[in-house]
Amino acid sequence: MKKSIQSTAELARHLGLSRWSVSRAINGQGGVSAGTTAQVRAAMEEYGFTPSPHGRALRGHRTGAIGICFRELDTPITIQKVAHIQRLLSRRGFRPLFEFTELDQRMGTDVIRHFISMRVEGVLLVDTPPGPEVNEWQRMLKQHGIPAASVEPVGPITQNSVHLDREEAMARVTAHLAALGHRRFALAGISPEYPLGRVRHNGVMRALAAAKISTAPEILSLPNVRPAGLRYGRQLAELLLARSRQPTAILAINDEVAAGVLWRLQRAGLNCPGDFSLFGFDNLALSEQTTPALSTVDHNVEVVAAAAVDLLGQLIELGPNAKLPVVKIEPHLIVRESIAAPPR
Amino acid sequence: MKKSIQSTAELARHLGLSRWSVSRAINGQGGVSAGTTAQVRAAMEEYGFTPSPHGRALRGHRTGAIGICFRELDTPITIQKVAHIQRLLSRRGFRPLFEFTELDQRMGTDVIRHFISMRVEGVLLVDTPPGPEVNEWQRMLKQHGIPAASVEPVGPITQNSVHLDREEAMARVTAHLAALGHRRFALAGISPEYPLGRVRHNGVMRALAAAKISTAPEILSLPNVRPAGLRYGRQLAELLLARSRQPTAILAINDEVAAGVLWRLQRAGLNCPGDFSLFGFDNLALSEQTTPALSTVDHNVEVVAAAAVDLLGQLIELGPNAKLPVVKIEPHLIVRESIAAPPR
DNA sequence: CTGAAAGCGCTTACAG
DNA sequence: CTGAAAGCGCTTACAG
Repeated sequence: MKKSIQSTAELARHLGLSRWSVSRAINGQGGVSAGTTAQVRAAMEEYGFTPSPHGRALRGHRTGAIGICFRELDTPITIQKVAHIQRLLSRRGFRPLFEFTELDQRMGTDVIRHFISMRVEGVLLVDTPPGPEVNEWQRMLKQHGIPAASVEPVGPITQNSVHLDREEAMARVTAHLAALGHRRFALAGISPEYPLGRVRHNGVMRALAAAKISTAPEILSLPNVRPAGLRYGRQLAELLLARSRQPTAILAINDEVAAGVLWRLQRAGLNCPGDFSLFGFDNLALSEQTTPALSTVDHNVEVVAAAAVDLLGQLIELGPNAKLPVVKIEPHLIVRESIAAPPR
Repeated sequence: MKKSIQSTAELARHLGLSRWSVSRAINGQGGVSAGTTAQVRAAMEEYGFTPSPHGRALRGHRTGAIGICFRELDTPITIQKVAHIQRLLSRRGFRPLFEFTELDQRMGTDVIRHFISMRVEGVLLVDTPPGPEVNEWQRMLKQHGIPAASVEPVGPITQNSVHLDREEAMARVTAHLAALGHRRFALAGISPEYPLGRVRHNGVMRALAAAKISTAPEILSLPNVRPAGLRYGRQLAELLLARSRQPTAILAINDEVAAGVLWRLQRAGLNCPGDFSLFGFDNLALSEQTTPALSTVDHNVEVVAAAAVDLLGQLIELGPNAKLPVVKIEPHLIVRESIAAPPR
């Protein structure tokens, strides 16, 4: 079995070089002959040797680590973000250091401290919470010279941030349906009381105004129930069935709720899209698998992730005091079978 | 603004102590007065100071890091595992270092190298791949004195491993239905051709033999299609509808496939559980939200995660050469509305 | 281009 | 109980 190599010193001894030449070859900073560099690189590959991140970090060299802080890993979209960010960072030679705060403010502060002590080169706050703790985190990071970017912040963040343009998404959905002739809209679970709901509601109102539709959309929601899941959709559909006059276009907070609405209304004998048109949100696998297939809004997660990694890259170059404008990502409408002109 | 403290030396200066006393107080190894220890602890809390992991690691002290290697983050179950493992490890004072291999063998080897260079104290291989690369990973880790445990390995692993007892789960499901009088079974997407499918198939066969049922279960599957999703379930249901004689009990590979089967058969006018009984697997949120609510098998993820963290803890104490027996976790049957006696 | 020193933050010996 | 040295693996100055 091949002897394993554990340090630059061992590698140098093995190659008959000085430790310093080896270090220079690894870091490619010049001051060493091309032949030596090639020899060192080859040996690293052969023995699977990577210089100790601890040694490098201590000496003040860049650690190559990026702290990624998530609130929760509870939606497929967040998970897709993780996957893309991981891939994009490693392509740039960074190592992601994932941590989860589980909505706990104190855990969040611990996570930031850990990032600082690990000397990460930058931090990505994904699904950044809306509360004031974020300001404290940013202050801590800035004090240590570590740049941070927000991805999909829930609260209002005015710089160094990337998010899907939800307002635009809803405006487009609404405009699409208005152009088909729809005049009576219902919002299933999209309530202006939640921060992200407000943004989406604004988009609907903007498009209705532009289409000169004065009938306000009907807002369906249940107090004190988390607006998620098939069952929630079914419950909202029941609210709708109790109405004397039905809306012809239903915009759901997400695909699962949309599927629940669909299921319940179909059971009541209504036809989609004959009697009503339906839009989901998120473009989950589920949306493609209902009958009729759901129209929905894709998050463009790949683009969001790329923009976030890009933004952080710029901040790392510019330093922790840089302030870059908010990046809004274009939503992508997916029109499937659940959409048609309203019934006459 | 309070001055921030960055090293044990600064902390010592600030408290008028020697750096060494501070280090001893932090590590609680004795050789320092209780008063000094308390004073140091209080100051750490006040300034939010944590000693540099890089410094500790370099000096040979334990790093407190545990490498967690995942294949993919594609199922809710895997994600629940991540969450529980993270919580349990931090409760023990460890820091999880998450990495994803994305089914790529070379990426996997890189991940293991990274763990080694980070001097993790142990490694958890979650959803361990079935291929030979795992042996290589284990060899690399052992060579560096790092213990590793497998969680839910897909291939056969005979030691230091924790997994749900899938065979037992299917045996219980089958026995439950047999006791209700069912004699004709169908397996939706559970095929003995896949490693985990074989294990589950064995469980069914064992229970059928015990119930003296000689009619072999009908295996529904589609070649070259990944057995997942509502649509797959609907397609399997169509195979079933084409049969002249229908089974009365359907066991699905997971809840999504079960929901697809349910949807399609209901559409064809069949009644669940009047005409057929249906079992899912995974206990996803979805299973509770169909009508009728699906019976299913819960993974006991919390217990799996606890057993895994426990096993790794033991291995860390015993050293990397220890061999502990495989831990099988009891499945938990969730019986809901989709189960009844077969039609007469 | 190459060699040797200094020092990052820490802990583990070893003296007192 | 406390002090001071040595050294983990590395890179960045500084000499040659």
